[in-house]
Amino acid sequence: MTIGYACLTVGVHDATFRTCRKDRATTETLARLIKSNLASLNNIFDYNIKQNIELFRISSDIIPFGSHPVNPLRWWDLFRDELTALGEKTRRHNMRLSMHPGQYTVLNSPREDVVQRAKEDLAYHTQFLDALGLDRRHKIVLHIGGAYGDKSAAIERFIKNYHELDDNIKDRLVIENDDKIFNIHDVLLIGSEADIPVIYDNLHNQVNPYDDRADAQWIEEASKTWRTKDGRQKVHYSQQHPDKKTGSHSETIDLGAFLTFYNAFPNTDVDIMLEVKDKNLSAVKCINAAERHHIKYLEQEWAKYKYLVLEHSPQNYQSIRNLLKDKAAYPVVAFYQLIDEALQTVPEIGHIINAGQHVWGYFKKSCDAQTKKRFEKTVERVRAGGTALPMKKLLLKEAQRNNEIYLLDSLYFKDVI
DNA sequence: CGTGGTCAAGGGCCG
DNA sequence: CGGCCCTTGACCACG
Repeated sequence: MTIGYACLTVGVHDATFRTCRKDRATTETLARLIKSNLASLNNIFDYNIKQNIELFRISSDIIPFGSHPVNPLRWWDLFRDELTALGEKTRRHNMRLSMHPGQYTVLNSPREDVVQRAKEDLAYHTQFLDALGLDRRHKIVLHIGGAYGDKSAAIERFIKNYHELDDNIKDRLVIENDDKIFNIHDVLLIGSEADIPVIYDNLHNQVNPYDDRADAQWIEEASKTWRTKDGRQKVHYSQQHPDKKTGSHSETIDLGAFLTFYNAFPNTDVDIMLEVKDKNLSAVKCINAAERHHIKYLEQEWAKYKYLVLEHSPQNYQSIRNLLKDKAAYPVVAFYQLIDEALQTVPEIGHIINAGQHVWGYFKKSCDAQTKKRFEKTVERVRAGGTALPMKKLLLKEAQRNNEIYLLDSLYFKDVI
């Protein structure tokens, strides 16, 4: 079993993905963006390896306009060295990758041109994973598409168009239930009919259910569509955002609900892809809750969270310090509950300044007078009700100048890196 | 220089 | 037919 996350990271340095607007896409610009994005992907891999996260979804934007004629680059040749190295790293560290074309890739459209573009888009995604030299356990996840007023005709069209795909695409393709049209029952029918592995998505099923069957039962059903050559069964897990509209992903994973979900299928070995706004942070959280039982993992987490928690809630900061005193215990749920609660709290101006001054303590002896003056100016801005970003940017710069690894890894800087 | 506002490839659905 | 889905990065205008 592995737990992973999708596409983007929080608090990881040099791990952003760049793109451009179509009207500005020259080959020079595109090549520069691809090079930068592959470097970011490499940094994300390094982070994942360090955190023992073995499941990751690569953003479709990794190659800007990867399946659009505006991008004529033979990127798989131009960046062969980088791609090969990324693939070797993936295999060496037993990572499993996937990709997930968006809602605009519609294989079952009645419009021939739309189907054609969908095929080209699937070919692009396949080519990317092929360029890394990865086997077919590394999947491409697709939704079924539209209904067009006749669901069974739409399903037939999906199956027909699926069979027209090249074998190397079909080997990677898996299908997922969606939140509006094709529920898990529909997708399982398609999967067993056309021999396509099925990903069960719990939130989509909650929003667009077939009947009242529990998650574990659908996971058991979906497991029958996975063959050995496809690798471990995969599922998607997410939670409803409390305030946003139905189907919106939560900010972070609530461990209580996650563990209830997780413990409901103790005998089924699955890979769980989390879909959640705080990305890698929830992946580490869930891995710590599901797989680990030593206080050192919570201490490692605390090193990253502490200044951010201090900024939001000095009370919770103290509570967590007390919680971690017993080195024989493993209070993982309580630990993250205190962190989540703190991060939901809007920070007071005094707490923002206090946390900033804690971090400033690393530099105040060694820095020059001008830096000190500038820091004090940013603090005054916060005190006057202004944003904390300039203060944090200055502190980050100082951390980089002094190469303070402990601080550079801190989530305190997650919004300014 | 920092920041706040607006736009962006793609297709389908709904009111 | 227009708005919405879903998002963050790019870009521009402004102080």
